[in-house]
Amino acid sequence: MSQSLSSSIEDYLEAILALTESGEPVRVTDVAKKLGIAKPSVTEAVRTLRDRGLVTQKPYGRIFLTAEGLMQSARVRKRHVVLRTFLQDVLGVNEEQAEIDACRIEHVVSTETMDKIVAFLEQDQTAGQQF
Amino acid sequence: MSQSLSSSIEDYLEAILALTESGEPVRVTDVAKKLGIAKPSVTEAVRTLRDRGLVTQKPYGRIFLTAEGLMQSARVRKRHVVLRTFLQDVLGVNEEQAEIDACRIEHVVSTETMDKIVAFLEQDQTAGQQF
DNA sequence: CAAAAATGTTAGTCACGCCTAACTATGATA
DNA sequence: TATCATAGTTAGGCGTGACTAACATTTTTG
Repeated sequence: MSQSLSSSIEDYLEAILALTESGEPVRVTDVAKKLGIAKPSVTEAVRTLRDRGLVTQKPYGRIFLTAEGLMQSARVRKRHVVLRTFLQDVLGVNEEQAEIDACRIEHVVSTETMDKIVAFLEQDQTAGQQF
Repeated sequence: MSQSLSSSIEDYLEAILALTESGEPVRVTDVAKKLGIAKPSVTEAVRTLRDRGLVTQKPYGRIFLTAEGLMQSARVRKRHVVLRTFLQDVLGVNEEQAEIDACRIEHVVSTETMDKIVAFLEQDQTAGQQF
């Protein structure tokens, strides 16, 4: 179950999570704006997410994360945050570029490497946060 | 000029560089074997590489890197090696996984972050090599 | 509450990157 | 040198993920 997600599907999930947390209902248009893509692309992606049980959406309705979708999107975001923190605080990459690189690396890096990065951050005082 | 290369094109370049260095003439079949894909996919990719001036190949002939292709493939491989070294020696990721992750990250990471990684390695005694 | 604006979907297209099947060319060898 | 194995290409197909144009549905508002 829960076969691995493509990069773009992970991006949709992450965007939907962020929008969900703003408290507002999540619309196709919002997702499209956030990701900088056209609305029909979102409609299509939402169908995929629905098929995988990650979101619910009635025709013309709002988008909601399922329990599974919430888990997955949180997982993706954790990777993102860990990577960005590592790039910024350990390597000294500037904020903007760290954000961009984290966005890309999060989709391809292994769980093992992520764990090692977390371990590195935990025993490193330059990084304030704990994971 | 030299617009950015897709992940798969970078993989082909890297494979062709490695085969070139073995001294043997580089054939479509060799590239296909090395990358674990079908021959027609290589034929097609080689056409793209030709169109971009990165390799030369006469019909049914061997594949040669141009000067530009040599530069580009060396650039890609340097990223790969730096990343693998970093993952292994700094983060302690095991050899096999470091190789896999380096393969993937090399295609998406920014020049700035690469530079920071090189800088990190240079002032770190656990990593023996210099870049 | 009817018209207009905003939102969402469908239909059709395209580029990429892979595949298999079938064909063509090359080169080794009997 | 004729044959046969090997190598390379062409043709056609498929999935992903984007796009635009056109249409359908809500929602807002005059």
